[in-house]
Amino acid sequence: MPEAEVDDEVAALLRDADQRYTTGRRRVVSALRAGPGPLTMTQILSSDTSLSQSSVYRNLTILEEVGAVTRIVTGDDFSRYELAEHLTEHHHHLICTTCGDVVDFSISDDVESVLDNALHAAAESAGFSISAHRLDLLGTCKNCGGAQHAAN
Amino acid sequence: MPEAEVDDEVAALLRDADQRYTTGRRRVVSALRAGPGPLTMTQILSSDTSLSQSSVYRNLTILEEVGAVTRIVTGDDFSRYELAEHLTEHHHHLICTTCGDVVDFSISDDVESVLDNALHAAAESAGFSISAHRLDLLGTCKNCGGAQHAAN
DNA sequence: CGCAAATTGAGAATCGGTATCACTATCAAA
DNA sequence: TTTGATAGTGATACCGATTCTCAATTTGCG
Repeated sequence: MPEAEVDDEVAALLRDADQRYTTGRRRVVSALRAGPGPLTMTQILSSDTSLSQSSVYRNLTILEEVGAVTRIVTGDDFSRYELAEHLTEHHHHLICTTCGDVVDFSISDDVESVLDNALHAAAESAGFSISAHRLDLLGTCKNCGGAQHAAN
Repeated sequence: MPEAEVDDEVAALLRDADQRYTTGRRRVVSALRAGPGPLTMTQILSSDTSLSQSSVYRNLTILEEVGAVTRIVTGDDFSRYELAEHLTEHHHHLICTTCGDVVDFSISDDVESVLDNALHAAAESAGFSISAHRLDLLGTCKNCGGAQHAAN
């Protein structure tokens, strides 16, 4: 989705919640858009030094409440944030258990739909009402243990 | 897997790491076995009041290093712990975004294997070496929002 | 302009989780 | 069994990511 369109979407979401789309919030959204995957607080702050920590935390919380941002918790010590799925595309995460880094990936629509059916059936029988699914791969990324992967 | 067998397995894992299978550790394993899904520290402590917090944290860490326990981070404020997959069965998690509770579920082997293939392919092309996958459903559990699910 | 409400940012407070350390339990050799 | 080396325990101090506080600043609107 082109940047202008994302901006409009986010602006609309904020407006609906009586929130302003301030410069600080624009910068956060822009940082998230630029990343190859969800970003940590540290990554966001160092990608744009004009941002202050407490405001970024606060704004991420608001952006999440409004539905523009999703918070990801992977298991290492930091939360990560990415633009909500309707502002990007459906995707999943490769999580490196060595360095903690997370990058996006996706699988074919066919598999995705087979999976979706199975998940809905499972949820149904547990009386559970699904709002989303989350599929992560845990392992070692190219940088951390990729040496043995000769052909690349 | 019957309790005795789990016990033997855990004992072996600990032994291989030059660790003892003490009473405290047995109690933790037993608590995890009893739960309907991964348990929080609070749940473990209140399921067996003879346990002390710091020891349970320490023992969970050791049991995890040894490969007997898996730590789950869902997004609310607490970690959860469950027996490692080879001591139970391959399963996934229904995570209630309202109360934070987590229960196990599983999908058919067919779907599981379609998924596995897709995941391996995706990982391959990213130079990523998979050690596990994690599939969670986010939504509302029976207790929290299940009222509208009449037929149950 | 000038007010009222929203936002900001620096620092304090919070709170899971981890490290410390003196004490206790366990195992193996004699 | 006793002994001593080593591992485990538990109360408590500590740490660090995130949240809260509040005075100062910015924004929307007449």
